[in-house]
Amino acid sequence: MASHDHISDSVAADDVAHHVATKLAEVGQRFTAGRRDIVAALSGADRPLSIPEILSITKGLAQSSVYRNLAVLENAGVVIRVITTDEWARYELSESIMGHHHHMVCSACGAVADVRIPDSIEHELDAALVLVAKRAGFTMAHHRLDVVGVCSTCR
Amino acid sequence: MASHDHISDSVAADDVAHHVATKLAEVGQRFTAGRRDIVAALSGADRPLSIPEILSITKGLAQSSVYRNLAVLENAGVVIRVITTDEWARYELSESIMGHHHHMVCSACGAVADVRIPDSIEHELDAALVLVAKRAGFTMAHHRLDVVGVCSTCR
DNA sequence: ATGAGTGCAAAGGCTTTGCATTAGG
DNA sequence: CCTAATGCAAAGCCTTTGCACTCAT
Repeated sequence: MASHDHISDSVAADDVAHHVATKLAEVGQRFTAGRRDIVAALSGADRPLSIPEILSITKGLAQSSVYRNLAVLENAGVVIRVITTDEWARYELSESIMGHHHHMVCSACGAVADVRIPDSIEHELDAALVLVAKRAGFTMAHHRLDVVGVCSTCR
Repeated sequence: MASHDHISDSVAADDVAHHVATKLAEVGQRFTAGRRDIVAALSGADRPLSIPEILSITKGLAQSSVYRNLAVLENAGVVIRVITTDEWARYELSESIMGHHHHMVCSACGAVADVRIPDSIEHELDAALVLVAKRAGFTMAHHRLDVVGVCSTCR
């Protein structure tokens, strides 16, 4: 896989299930029907989804099960809890599946969209961040970058 | 003020109160004792503070007043609600006072520290973000960048 | 006096937890 | 069979709101 090509960093859609199954197995967790549905919902979206959204897609799954399964999936490194500005959490498949990307958040309606920036800038940025982190006594794991603005429908 | 120097972008500590008073007046709000205490607490910290932290510093102020005053101050453009990974919100003085900066978050203990990166990278990044935002139909207002890692005490 | 600000307590809303039931290995 | 997963409902926790009182203009 060409590491300089962000798009190809993501796992092919058909392989997501297998990838998730492996990740879950690594932490001794089952890939149950409910978890399959949640992963399918996230896999079919091009942006992080909120719990209400996940619930409406995976009809039949209890709210508490969604929360619990998302926690399991997050612990297994399969999904990530995304911090936006709204009052509810959003979830998306991890970068090992989706590839590295960032989010654009509409400050008016809360809409979220995935975005990618050139690798050259991404690398320069990471290099600078590692330095400032080290200087402050931190060991950097990764960075989080969001674009805040107004989407086309709200403008 | 040299716009290429982030540090000097911030308002001198002694002028914070005056600056805040002006901002509040612009939206028809008073600069009461409670608000003064909150601003002083935020002004004295080099990182965003949580409500519990603010409460412990501004002893005597009711929790509801802190929430309400922070909302007023946020609306006046004096403070900003910072999104980290913890379960509680954090607040800091706005960039017009603190200058543009980012945050380092410890994924182990939740500690937050302010960090700044070179202007050259900041500018390059902004240029790239405006482009990708426009391409996605967004009008960028600003960006949010956090370093996630492990602090010295948790390592 | 007169409306904004404050305290206290209750209500809200997302998230978590307890417990009995069901399903997977 | 036996442990993990699920549903349902109750409990938690941060945050917001209602209401009466106080303060500043």
